[in-house]
Amino acid sequence: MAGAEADRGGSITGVTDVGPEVLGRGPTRAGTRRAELVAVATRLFRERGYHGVGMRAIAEAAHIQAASLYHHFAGKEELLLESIYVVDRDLVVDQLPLLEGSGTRPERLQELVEGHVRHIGTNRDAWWVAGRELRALSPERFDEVQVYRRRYQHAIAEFLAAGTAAGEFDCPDPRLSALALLDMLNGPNEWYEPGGRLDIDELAARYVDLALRLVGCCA
Amino acid sequence: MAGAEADRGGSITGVTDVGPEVLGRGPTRAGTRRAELVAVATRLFRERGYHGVGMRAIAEAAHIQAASLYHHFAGKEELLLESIYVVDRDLVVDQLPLLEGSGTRPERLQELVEGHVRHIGTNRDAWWVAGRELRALSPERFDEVQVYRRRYQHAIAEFLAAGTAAGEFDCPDPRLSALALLDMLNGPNEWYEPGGRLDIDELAARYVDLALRLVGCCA
DNA sequence: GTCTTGCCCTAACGACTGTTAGGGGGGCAG
DNA sequence: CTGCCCCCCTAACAGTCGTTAGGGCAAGAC
Repeated sequence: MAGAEADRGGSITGVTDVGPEVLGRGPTRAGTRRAELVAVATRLFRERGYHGVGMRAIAEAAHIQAASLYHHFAGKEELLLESIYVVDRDLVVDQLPLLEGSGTRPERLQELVEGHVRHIGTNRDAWWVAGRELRALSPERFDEVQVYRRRYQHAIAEFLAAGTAAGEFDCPDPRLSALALLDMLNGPNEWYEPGGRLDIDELAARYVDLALRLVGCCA
Repeated sequence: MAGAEADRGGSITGVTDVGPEVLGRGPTRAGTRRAELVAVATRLFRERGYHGVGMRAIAEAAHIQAASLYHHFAGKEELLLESIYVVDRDLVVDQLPLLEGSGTRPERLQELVEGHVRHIGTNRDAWWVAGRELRALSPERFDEVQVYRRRYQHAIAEFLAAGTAAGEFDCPDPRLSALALLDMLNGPNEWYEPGGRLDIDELAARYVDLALRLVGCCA
């Protein structure tokens, strides 16, 4: 907090670790600063949990004061919602259409699994927060996000059911298979770290294999 | 497992009211009250998260004052550790030996999966807390628990590797298969609720099937 | 009787919580 | 120059956090 004094004298507008490329120059496009702050908050939420991080901690990580956050967000919960939303929206918007695409069902499932695993790999903080801090949202916000989640899950269940009827899969209980598949796919969210034994593409490839086994596709 | 709960005279899991009827009576066996308080805390941790629950809230749910908790526990973290410990200890103590038992490897895996799923079903609060609030522990406590977790995971990985070498399984990457299997098995922890579409025994049976598929056992 | 043990109480500590009120300064448009 | 907008500031609000100090009441041991 001695840093607050120092900042005042010199570089109010200038030097932060946050988005250096954007901040140095003149007025940025509206929403940029907001996105930077969300990224900072997301990282902290991941490290310490929503209730474990205070507004002052978020502000400090962004090199501003806590009160300044309220010029960008209505409150703490808005930061959380913004952290979570990207993940669930991307799943429904980018991933789900893959199931309706061309190719055999195993091929389409392969694309879904690859995209899913890669999305986890490139949005680790947000995924972690989305997976564990949902309950911290108010009931209305909670339901709002839950709608996306259920849609994704149900679409996969129906996809597996259709594939089973067509003889491409073997899922006696498609709803349960969808749950098990999703739980498996979301697993790397807990333990994957870049620079580990497998890079994200290898991981995605192996998960495609595991997923196909799970749904009874012996191709 | 259910037997272990029954002979404790109280409600280890779930049942809410640890109430006046216990207070009025004579002295209970040492450690009993402690276990009751842990159960209350575990349930609240599950509902609102570790940082989302205060000592006063735990105390209120147990119909005592916050300060009274400190006659049973050194601090809040001790309550969390106690909530988590049961799960990880049971896994290593009760589940792991199943892999060394008699029978073919697929049979042994079946026993492990059944036991795992059923343990989740009968200790839902503790599992939820153990899965999500680990990071709230101090580093030393965290490592202490993590040792159990890694031992379980590594034992399964080696079991899958041995089974693959013996031609009973087909796991080209046993370590990854173990992770994926565990993530799938832990999934019900997030969504299983008693009284749902499947009871716990049906769920365990279906997960045995899914697990065998995952490890490439076509038996 | 006294002493101990187990369980609980009231009251308070300092630190921290999310949030608000109100002010200021820099960059750009006119 | 003035006026506007964006971003940030200091200071403070009321409330909650985990924790501690110190005392009381009932039951069993001696």
